[in-house]
Amino acid sequence: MDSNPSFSSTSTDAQQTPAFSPLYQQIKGLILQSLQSGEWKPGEAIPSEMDLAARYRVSQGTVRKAIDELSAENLVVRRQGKGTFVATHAEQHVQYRFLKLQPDNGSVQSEGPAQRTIIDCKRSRASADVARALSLRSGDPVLQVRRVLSFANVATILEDLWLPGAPFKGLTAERLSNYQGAMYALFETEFGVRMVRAEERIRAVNPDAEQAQLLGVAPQSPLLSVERVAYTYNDTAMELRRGLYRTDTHHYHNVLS
Amino acid sequence: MDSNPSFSSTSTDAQQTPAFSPLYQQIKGLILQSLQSGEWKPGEAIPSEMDLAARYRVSQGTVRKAIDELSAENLVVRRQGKGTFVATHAEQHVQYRFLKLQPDNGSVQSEGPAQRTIIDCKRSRASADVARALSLRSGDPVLQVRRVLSFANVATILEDLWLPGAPFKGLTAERLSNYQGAMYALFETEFGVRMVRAEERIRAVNPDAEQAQLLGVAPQSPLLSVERVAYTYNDTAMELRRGLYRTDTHHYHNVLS
DNA sequence: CAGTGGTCTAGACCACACT
DNA sequence: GTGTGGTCTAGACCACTGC
Repeated sequence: MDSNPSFSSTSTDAQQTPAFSPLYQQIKGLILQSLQSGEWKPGEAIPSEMDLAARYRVSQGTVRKAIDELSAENLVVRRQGKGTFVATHAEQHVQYRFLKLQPDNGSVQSEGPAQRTIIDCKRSRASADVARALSLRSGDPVLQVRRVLSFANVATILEDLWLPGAPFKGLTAERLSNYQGAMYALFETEFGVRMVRAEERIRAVNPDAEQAQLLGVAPQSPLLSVERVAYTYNDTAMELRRGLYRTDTHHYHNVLS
Repeated sequence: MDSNPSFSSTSTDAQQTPAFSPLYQQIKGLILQSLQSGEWKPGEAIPSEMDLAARYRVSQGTVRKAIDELSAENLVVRRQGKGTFVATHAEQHVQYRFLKLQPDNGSVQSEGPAQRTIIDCKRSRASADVARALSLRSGDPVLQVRRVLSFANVATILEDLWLPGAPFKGLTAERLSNYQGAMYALFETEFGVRMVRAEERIRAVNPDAEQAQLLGVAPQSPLLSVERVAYTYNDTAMELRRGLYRTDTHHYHNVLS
């Protein structure tokens, strides 16, 4: 092919995307759309690089670069010889993908799975700060959950969650309790909501009386306050989570680079 | 070229590296060696992709993939039209690359630079835990620094640092005080030590009397304890830093993906 | 203008997984 | 063996920087 139209802004079949950008970015956007729309579900394989190249009328190398970026963002997982798969929270080895609390001694594995106890699960109305975090309006319906995570029978994490009411219609304490595995896996399979990215703000605080009682610590114990906002595709906030972590036997682990 | 030797384990000029690995990984290793040895200094440009391709007798694309990874690890910075540069801490816009504490309201910029106060700077001997963190032996000489960082004239961070004695011979409180800019920039320019990666363990604690006094807080105030180990190339630990952060007006910000 | 990184293509071959 | 992702090459052209 000697007349190569390449990546002018009106070149190939592959530009529904508005602004000018490299071809592989446009392809990335198209793949992203298919991920959002649910054309390929979490855990499933997406079409092979050759297939996608044919579909978008570009070379395999261009598709490859698009998928490289999606893979770097953990939206997709490549497996040599098998294919490329939509990332999911429902896998053993990525179980607590967003939980950075680790035991001081021993690995996450040796500690075994957490025991989950649902304390409360009710529908309510978004307060001003919850609404802001979730891009809702004050008073919009939200689902509110409180639970405790224990390791080796020691209550270690107390979490309050707020979920927008609409996408999580039908979520009950019972369904939460019955579900084995990470909460985000349930969100995927039952509600089609896939958490893709999150931000955390961490502070040191003292618990109030109720919080202290639930965690079994003295009221003046210093605890880690971890406020997380989790996002789906499009950077749409889909969960606000306020956690209180005991850090006498665990620590929040972070890697900087 | 139809007889392409490609990446067998004894193929091109580019395999001093022992084990089998893709060619671009071998190239990456060679570039890494040159970075370590100081052949190219922080802030300087490394040779162009074409030059490196010629030097290692591989194609430009292979060098490109090697540099892509180094760039993703923040060891090197690409600038279109200009070249590829060795990453450095001595730049305005990457000033506090490893400091994740942010003001609750307003940006890091609007807050202005931190005021630094050296409280103490002395030579001492590594205790058992310091030695373990820095891969030294107990009793080995270390340099110990204590300082306070203030924002808007409010003492916010109290830091204790331990540095291995040998690489930092000649570091004094005076040189620390006189230096404008990030501490890691001084380490680079004065001692040739380039911090490349770090790990942090975060806990909630109460300060002791002296710590509380230095930060101007009550003794029972909850504070963030941030223990950082910073590494040079080769994953060699070169600094242990224990920070106490006030989180009444700031928070530790982390992005998960 | 020349030099740099950035994008795109086409084709070859390697490593791995399944059947 | 067939099909997948992974590596490597060679050559073309684009976009940015600075002389």
